[in-house]
Amino acid sequence: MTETDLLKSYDPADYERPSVTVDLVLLGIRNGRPAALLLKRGEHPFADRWALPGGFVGIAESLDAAAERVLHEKAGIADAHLEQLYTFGAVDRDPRMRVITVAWLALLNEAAFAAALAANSALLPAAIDVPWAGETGGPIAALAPDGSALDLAFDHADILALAMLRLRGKLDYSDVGFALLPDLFTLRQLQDVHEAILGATLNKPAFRRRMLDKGWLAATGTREEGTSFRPAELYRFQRLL
Amino acid sequence: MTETDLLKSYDPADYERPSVTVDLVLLGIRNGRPAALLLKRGEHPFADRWALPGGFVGIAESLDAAAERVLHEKAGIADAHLEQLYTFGAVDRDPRMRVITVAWLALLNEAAFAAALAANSALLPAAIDVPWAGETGGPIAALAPDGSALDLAFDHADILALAMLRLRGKLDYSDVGFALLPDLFTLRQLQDVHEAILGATLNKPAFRRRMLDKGWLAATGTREEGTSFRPAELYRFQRLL
DNA sequence: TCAATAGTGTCTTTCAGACAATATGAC
DNA sequence: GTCATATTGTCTGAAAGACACTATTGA
Repeated sequence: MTETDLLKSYDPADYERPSVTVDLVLLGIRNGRPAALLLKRGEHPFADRWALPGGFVGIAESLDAAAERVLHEKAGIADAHLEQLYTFGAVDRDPRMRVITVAWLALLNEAAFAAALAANSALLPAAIDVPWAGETGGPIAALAPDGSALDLAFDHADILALAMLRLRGKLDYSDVGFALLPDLFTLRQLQDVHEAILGATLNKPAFRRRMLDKGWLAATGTREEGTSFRPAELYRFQRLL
Repeated sequence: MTETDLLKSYDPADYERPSVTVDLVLLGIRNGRPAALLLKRGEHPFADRWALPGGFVGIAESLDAAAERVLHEKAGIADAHLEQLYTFGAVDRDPRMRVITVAWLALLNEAAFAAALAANSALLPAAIDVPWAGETGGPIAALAPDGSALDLAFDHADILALAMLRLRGKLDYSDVGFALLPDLFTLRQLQDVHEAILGATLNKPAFRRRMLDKGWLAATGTREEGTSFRPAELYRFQRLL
């Protein structure tokens, strides 16, 4: 069979097409732990189960635009660090019909996380318990406010687990950590974010050295306020030239 | 608007659905350089331009299965290291209609690369020129046998560039490098693969130490044959317990 | 024996972890 | 001055780069 024949034999009009959605892991740090925003499903399938916010991709809408739209519609947030995670396409992941979903990681700082909760009261902030150390990978648990584990809809537990794995893996060599912080922050806050994501305590002098050596931090000369002890210097994230 | 209303308003039957394809970066090492297998398009759009082998995802076929099917149909290979890369969904990436493609990286060792070329004479082995150092990222060039740069169809140049970036990034901390080697190999061959992917020469003692310390290598006690000098020991890849 | 590459020893440098000393703002 | 934390200094150990040395095989 020649290549031309092959292409001809794949006339897309002959094919039934899957639906395509985007699902967002809206992640922030809350009480020193990673937390994700979930929505309760009202309908079959998985009625009354918690799920990642998502939506169908429009026929004239790029994947990025769909992710941004969902971010805005479900969380009322105009922009956040958005990063494509993985595409899930098991045939039976949705019992109604064939749905392929492109999963995204959205990183929210504390203010954005709170704003989302305020904008949509249906959102539940679920603490994420990551039982594995390092980058082993494996299942995670999403915890309700009362501490009980939530049984997520669809394959959303897998998506959440992958999000945590990806975030841990990228934290040290990329600048994603700053997406979880406000514009001005102290080195202690930066370290707290890293420790929450990694689920481990870090050595303070080494952390400072490493961060400062990366050239990502611009000292502002101003200091935090409202502490009853020596205030720390405020830094700003600056992308490398 | 409640969540129930939201879900109701997204009845998928109301939506026109995109086509979904998989595209494969069939990558191997050839003449000490990375090389990818391409197919010439026969039809509009991008007629006569070179493209990554791909195909539509069946309505009852998982994404993984579709990638494996394309690997088999286009390259005659039963199995290879297959890894999802990224999903490309720009609205106008295919001028005919809306097509979202899930890009995959398929790593072929020398024998599999040759077998693919033998199985499908339409395949062109294009050398990949990576002009950037380290993990900067950026555009790459696919070179025809005569050394001229190929102007790839669709956004396939972007896919290829992402594949090289991903491979470079994973090479040192994961075991992907072994997918490019035969079952038995010498440390020199392993280093050659790493150097080809990284586009840099590596320090021999340090490389050996690092690789042996990872615990991935099992010495076989046998040695390569046919050299006119001291033959090197053959190793086998063994996954960590 | 020679040629050519395999494989090793060791010095140096770099960088993270550990630990402790010093600095400083609020009170 | 005291408290509590910020910030810095320094020692130590692990690992990479550099370079040269020794080992081994075929011819």
